[in-house]
Amino acid sequence: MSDQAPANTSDVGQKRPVPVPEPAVRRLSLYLRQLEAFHASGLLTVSSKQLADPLGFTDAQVRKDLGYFGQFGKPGKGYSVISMIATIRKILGTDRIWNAVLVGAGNLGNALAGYRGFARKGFRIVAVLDTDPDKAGRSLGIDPSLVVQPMEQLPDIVREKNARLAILAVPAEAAQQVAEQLTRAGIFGVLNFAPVTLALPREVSINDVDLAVELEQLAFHIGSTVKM
Amino acid sequence: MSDQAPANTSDVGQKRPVPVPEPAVRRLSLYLRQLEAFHASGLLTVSSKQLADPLGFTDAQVRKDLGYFGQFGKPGKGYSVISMIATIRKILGTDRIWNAVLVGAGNLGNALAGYRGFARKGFRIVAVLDTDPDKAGRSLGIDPSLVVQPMEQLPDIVREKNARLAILAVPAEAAQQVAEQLTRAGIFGVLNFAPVTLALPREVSINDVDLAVELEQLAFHIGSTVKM
DNA sequence: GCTTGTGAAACGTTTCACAGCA
DNA sequence: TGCTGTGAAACGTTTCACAAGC
Repeated sequence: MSDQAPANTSDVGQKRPVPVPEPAVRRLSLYLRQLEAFHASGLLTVSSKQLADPLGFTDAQVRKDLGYFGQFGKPGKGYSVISMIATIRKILGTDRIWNAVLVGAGNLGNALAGYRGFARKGFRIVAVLDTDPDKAGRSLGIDPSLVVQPMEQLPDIVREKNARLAILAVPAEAAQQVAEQLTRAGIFGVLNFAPVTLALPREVSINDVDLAVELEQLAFHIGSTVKM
Repeated sequence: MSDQAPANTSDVGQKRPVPVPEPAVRRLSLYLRQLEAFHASGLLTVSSKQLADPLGFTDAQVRKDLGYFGQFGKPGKGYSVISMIATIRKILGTDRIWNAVLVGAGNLGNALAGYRGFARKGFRIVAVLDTDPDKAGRSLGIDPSLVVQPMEQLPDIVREKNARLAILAVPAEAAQQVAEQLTRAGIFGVLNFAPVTLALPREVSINDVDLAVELEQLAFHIGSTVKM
């Protein structure tokens, strides 16, 4: 911040690490998903076009995106499905298990605790907590080993289970307060389902999923497409 | 498509309706959410800065975004909270009730059927269906008036209830097939929770929510922020 | 011949900065 | 004085197009 040198010339002569566009990182997840489907169906090699088409992207986009991270393809051939999967997992950091705590044992929290899609991608929900002490002790639908715990346990759980991620499924009113507890407990990424914008230190990544907003966006696009 | 005239000169002399950026439409939903919170706390008027700050945007961004849809503020004063709420609802099309069908009565489907955030924004889930005929007849958690129905009922339900939206919470393998049924039944917007990219006619709007992808994105951002 | 990797051009979005109005 | 509305500049992202490699 107190740096005198112009940011873009400070590494002249170095590898020129072009900043990766955020949308490219998001698409990486989709490339991975598609590659896993290709792998399941026995395909060994794909071209950028084969990867792009089912996702609704262009081949150039795929090549550009991959280009931000290295050179993985063979001209005339394409990309190896298995090694591309391994590479993207490494880039995303999902070549290992991530432990997450879930806060909010309501309607949505219960569903998320049992969502198999998380486990399939290497995310493990290691504890479920709730701000309501009365809910403590209840066991959850799918995994009977998970029992709702009171918030006081949070710091211990995060430390013992080495959790870096949290899933926040509490009512809007409680979200900011709980998010701060998570931050103090050592959580570095929050997947937030509460319809509020969280204010947390910059080192904590936040990903908001507001289900009502998603429907609202559909309403807008239908409204200006179809006459009613 | 067979139009001869250049698209950008076809309305010379008209109002110059500058195309609205997609990100601006998305932010509109967040402005609305924030304005509703301001309204609940009794605030009557806000400046673009007051609206921007809690959302992490800039005041200029707010003014630009609103500018795409008209002129709503008073210089020196700001924007009227109530009339801004009404205006944005009208723009998004949520100044009326939207009926939606939900397909998939599993873990996630059950939670979504009972999610109160939808109703609060004027979205009503009028039916729950499942591809598994054995599930038909079961009643759902929260609202006992909702009973799982077999897929054969879909066309009748959509017509009778005037549903334009669908929430898709079926396994990946079934998603494309079900999405096509929805399209044939007259659905124009799909909120898709299945981890696949749907291929549907252009007139159908699709909004994808892949929960595992959201965690993956957090993993990436933590990986390149915090050393492990 | 087919496909990658990548500069350069085109396009889209955000930020700046200020005239004009209450 | 305080704030909006908006062109113009800056910035970021996608598309184009083609040389190089298998």
